[in-house]
Amino acid sequence: MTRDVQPSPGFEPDGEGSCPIREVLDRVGDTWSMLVIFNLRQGPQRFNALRRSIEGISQRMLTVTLRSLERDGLVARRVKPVSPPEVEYSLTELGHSLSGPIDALGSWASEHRSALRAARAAFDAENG
Amino acid sequence: MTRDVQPSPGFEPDGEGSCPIREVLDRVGDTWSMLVIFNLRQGPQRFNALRRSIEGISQRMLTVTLRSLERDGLVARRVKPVSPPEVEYSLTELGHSLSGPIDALGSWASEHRSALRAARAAFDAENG
DNA sequence: CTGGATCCGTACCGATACTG
DNA sequence: CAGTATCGGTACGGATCCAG
Repeated sequence: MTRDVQPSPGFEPDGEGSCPIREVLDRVGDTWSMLVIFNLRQGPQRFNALRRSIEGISQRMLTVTLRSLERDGLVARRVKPVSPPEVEYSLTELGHSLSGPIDALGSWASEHRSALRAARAAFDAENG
Repeated sequence: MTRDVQPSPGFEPDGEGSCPIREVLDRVGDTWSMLVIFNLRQGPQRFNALRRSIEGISQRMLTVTLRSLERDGLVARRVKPVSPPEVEYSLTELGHSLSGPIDALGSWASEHRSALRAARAAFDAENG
């Protein structure tokens, strides 16, 4: 890591060669993961319900994202052996524990979205 | 958005057609933005110091990321008119306000990284 | 030292067609 | 309904060279 300053909590290499922030972002820092977790907070949902809840997500990306979250133990997949097939996705305990931090991010976004837009508009006005 | 359930705070469309979570992720959801903000919490830093602090970031991506953060009003850029040139980056107030949520994410990552890895290992063992 | 500009491979991601 | 498979455009991001 080669740092000479004291890192903040959550940034330590932790003897694994990669800081936790980096690791969590590699997991859920993509476009859809956090949105899926956010939607599943309300309770278990089926594939297409989830698809409709998340504006703009494609079938493929929902599948890929769910697999990734399942792989990391954040989301559980339960298949009901009926016809037509019914698959229910829900947050695991680990997944629920992550919804706190995501909430914090969401709240921040709600509070500061206008400030963000203003800053961006000002910057774009000054420059090209 | 076409939802029939009550959304959680921070997920409302807010009359803008895009939920805040989505918007904040579009801004800082990339590989490097949060890491840069995280590093700047310690205080203002110069370009190459920052570069050394963030393992694996290329010169180009640091430049691009800093520009993006500056554009959104999260990071301030201050040039000292000396030779050789000295450029100092620091968090704006808005940037500092975001470090809270990022901390939450970092703390979560620190606490649960082993659980994540275990889950992933278990999943990979069962499957491919 | 602090970048901008360019080249270029790669990985992401949407669209489409197909399966159980 | 809940996926899988494949194709192809796009944008991310590293390497390199150049400039103030």
